[in-house]
Amino acid sequence: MSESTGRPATLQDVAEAAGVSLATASRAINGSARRVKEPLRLRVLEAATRLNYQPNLQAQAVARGRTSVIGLLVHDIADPYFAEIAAGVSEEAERHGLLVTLASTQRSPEREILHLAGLRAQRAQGVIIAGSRFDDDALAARLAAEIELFRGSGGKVTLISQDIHDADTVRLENRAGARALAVRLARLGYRRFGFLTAPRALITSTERLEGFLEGLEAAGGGEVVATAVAEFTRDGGYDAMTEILESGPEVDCVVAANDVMAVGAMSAMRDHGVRPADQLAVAGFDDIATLRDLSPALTTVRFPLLEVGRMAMTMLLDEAEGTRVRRVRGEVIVRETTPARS
Amino acid sequence: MSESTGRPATLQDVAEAAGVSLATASRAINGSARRVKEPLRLRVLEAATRLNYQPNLQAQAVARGRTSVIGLLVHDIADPYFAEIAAGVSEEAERHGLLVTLASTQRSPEREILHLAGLRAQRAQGVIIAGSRFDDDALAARLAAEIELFRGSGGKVTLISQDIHDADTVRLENRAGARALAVRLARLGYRRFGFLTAPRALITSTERLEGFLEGLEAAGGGEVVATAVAEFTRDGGYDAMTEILESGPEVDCVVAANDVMAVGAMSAMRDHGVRPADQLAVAGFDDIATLRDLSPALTTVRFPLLEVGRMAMTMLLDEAEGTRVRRVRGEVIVRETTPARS
DNA sequence: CTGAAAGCGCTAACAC
DNA sequence: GTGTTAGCGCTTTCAG
Repeated sequence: MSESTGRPATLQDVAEAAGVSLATASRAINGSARRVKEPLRLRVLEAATRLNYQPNLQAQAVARGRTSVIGLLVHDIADPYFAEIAAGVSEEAERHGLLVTLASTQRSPEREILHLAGLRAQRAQGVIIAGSRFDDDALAARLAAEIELFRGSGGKVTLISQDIHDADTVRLENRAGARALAVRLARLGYRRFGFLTAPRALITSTERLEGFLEGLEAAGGGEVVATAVAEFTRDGGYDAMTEILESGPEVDCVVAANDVMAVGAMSAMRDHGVRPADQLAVAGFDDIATLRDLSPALTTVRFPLLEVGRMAMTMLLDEAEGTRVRRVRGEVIVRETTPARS
Repeated sequence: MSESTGRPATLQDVAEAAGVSLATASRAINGSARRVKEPLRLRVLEAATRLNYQPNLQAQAVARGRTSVIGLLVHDIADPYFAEIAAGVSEEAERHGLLVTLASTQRSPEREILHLAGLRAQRAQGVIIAGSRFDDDALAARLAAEIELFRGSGGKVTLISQDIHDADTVRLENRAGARALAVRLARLGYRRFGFLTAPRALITSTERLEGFLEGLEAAGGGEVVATAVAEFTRDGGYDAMTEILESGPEVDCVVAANDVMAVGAMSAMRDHGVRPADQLAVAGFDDIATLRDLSPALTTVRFPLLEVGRMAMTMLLDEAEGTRVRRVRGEVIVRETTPARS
């Protein structure tokens, strides 16, 4: 089938097999500035395939002084929000021949910083940090410092979340989206809202709550009469909803800070004999693809996550000067869980 | 805050700052066989933190001859099936200080092979290939060859799917799970089944169909009166279901080859005025976490995907001789979409 | 226990 | 055009 020496073929092996110098082999295989004459080039290429040669990327990296890996930091890859972003990133990375190193921080800001240092060690060309920033100045300062170090080692950083760091960011307009949702729900006739949020530390959740409050004010009607705080997950949504159902005031619509929480909330409602939509309206944020088939269908504020992932990757690769912020609007999508109130 | 030379600090810099040799610095920082006396060691470590030193992983890799990256190949990271597996893998990788390079093949077996070659170029320590194998001997042979090359370059391979390759594999017992599901559904009183599958090329889907047929036979009642083939995705489920609804024979239960397809199927049913569970039973496979809150709740064959991801990673790290196959059973979970027939 | 020096596989001057 | 050679940043003999 092919030669097998027990160790991967090196460029040296290829050069010898083709009867040329190391340099020529190198030039032939990845076309440097200098060109290699056709016959030689073919001989080298032929030897390379015959030996199943694959360039040692690590060696190339140290010789060239830069790698072709980019890092992707997410809170939790099992969360469809991040999985969709990751799909966009990885798709775009592939188009550019880049490898993506994935790190899931388990929602810990400390780990986020640690992983960023790890990516610096890997001399990643760039890193995309996805997920809500944390409302904690000390933490933010430490991340900022690590970002600075990452840059110092030649890497680029792009954030997907809030533009609170001096770095390119794809900023999701949570506040505006929430505002629009509030206006829309008020217009549908809802007045007494319950709001399920993640702990204040997660800025995304806070932005959504605040935007919602602003929206209600603008609409001149309706108020949030209950707020429940829990994890930014399905279980968190379940718990928060349970709290409101069991000890909160009467509400006619519940808004969760994201779709995943909304789904948990709907389950809690059912477990308490409350039918979503019919007896209590529900809305969320994100428009997670796998949840578009819920029944009753969930009203939500859609963010194009796949596209967001692609955008982040594109910004990362773009060598523009100065830090840019690319705003992504949320689109309110009214579905069955928020029927017009008679 | 700290020195800044405009380029990342090298071990050489650290050594000089600490007034020791390169070798000593190296030994102090990652404790080689030889130990360094405490005072020196501390001086080096202090210098390292002061300079914000991060070892150049690429350089270490070429010097040591091995990297600390492992590759993860999935069909589509946006699919919750793979996202959950990825979460398990990444969690376990982190525990071992390994970096994971993620590649999404977009369900293309060709790309799977290409990416595997890429991971060989990266000299990944190992690779986990997740996702159904393809029913195509030529393709399988090419993958096998590439696996062999990957091994030849010192890497380990673990598959998550069918054990058709000579490599460690976490094998999902699709057939047995499907059999059990069939028996259970027959016992619930269902007789005329529709089955939604992915194209035959995807072995997982085929195994589930065949197992289901076997189960019906064993149960001595019921038959699959309609089979519809479509993509192994939500949209595929929608399309396949539509086909059966519009031109298929009457069925009393529809089984989809996975939960994601089942969800699409339920949407198709609703769009045709058919209420899932009440008018037509539905079941799937996998027990995707985000879909556990569907209403009516979906009957499914549960596979512990997070755990499967962890297992694959553990096998990859385990230096046992010979190739091992770890079987993972599916557990039938009857929920609301398959009520007992009166 | 510490230092000097020879690689690891590759790229990029620098010569011819 | 092609070959020689000096690094890239690190590990690991081999001396002392």
